[in-house]
Amino acid sequence: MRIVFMGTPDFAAASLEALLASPNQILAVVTQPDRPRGRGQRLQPSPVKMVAEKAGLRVLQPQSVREESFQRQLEALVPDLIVVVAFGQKIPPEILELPPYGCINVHASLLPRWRGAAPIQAAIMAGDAETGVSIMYMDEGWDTGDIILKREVEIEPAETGGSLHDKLAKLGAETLLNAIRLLAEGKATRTPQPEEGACYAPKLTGESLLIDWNRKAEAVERQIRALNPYPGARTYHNGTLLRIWRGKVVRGEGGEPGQILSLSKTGIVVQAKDDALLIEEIQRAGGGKMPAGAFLNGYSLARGDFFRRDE
RNA sequence: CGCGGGGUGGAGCAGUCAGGUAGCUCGUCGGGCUCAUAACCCGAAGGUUGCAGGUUCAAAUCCUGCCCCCGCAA
Repeated sequence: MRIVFMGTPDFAAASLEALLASPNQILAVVTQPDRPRGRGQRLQPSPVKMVAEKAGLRVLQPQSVREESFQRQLEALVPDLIVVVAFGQKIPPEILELPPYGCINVHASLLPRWRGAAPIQAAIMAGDAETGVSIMYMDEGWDTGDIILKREVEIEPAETGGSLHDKLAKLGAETLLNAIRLLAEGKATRTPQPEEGACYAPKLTGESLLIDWNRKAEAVERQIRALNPYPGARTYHNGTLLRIWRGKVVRGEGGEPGQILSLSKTGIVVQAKDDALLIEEIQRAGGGKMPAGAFLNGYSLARGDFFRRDE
């Protein structure tokens, strides 16, 4: 198949690499423009762009895929199929209708559950027992297209956002290749998504990163795992931002939510709504991640202090 | 030049503003106490204070340049 690939972050790069190793022909790669990002606001290419350039592929970086000039470039490539993975822009109908085999998408959840921007973290936070990837035909909605293939994976007790991301990126890439094979053979099926069970995973922004100690300890623990290794669950102690990387639920001792119950080499025990959380790995602004015991050697934290949602 | 924090014995930090050869918590090693211990007591080892240069009688502390790490933001 003659394919145009559209995608931006690491998750998409995994699919691109798989396609490169397949018999398909990649006509061009479309990715978001280099943006100032990271510390220092230096211009950075997207992970997909780096893979594409290494492979010597043609890279297109339109400001918006709605631009007419871009759409003409696409037409000129005459793709059989467009593959979109975590691209970051909505695809207009003109493009959806352009390739004879359509536009297909890799999404990191079992649709219709967790449509939207952060399905991987949402599945962990919600305590789902399993999640997976879905390959679908794109339509004009947000992750609402007809499904071609789905594959499931179990969410393990110690699963983090990072470990699940990696698993799903790999599984997504494999499943994508299978779907393309089916399409090429004319054997691909098309199953509309049921509306029942549909839900959205919102972008991970400020509020959703803050720990609410009024929630149950197990919910807090899942939030911490989901947000590890990026962007990290946060809390405040006397105005200092702390990021919590690892913890586990322990029996509560009846303190107030957010109150420090005890401090030891093992960790910091914080009361949540019902049970408490033993924080095992923590980081403060300016410092690196470290075991709670090491953190306590140099940071002044006392039993009875509070972790709060705000500065 | 987006904003900001930081690099001090093995780990985490204080000391830098008002220059005078380095301190705390932990770890390590030795000894003691104890039925025992991750507990407690006593003692010890271990540092060219990120790198280079400058000012000074004297610099972790002041000045200049460089390297590295991190938080916000995107």
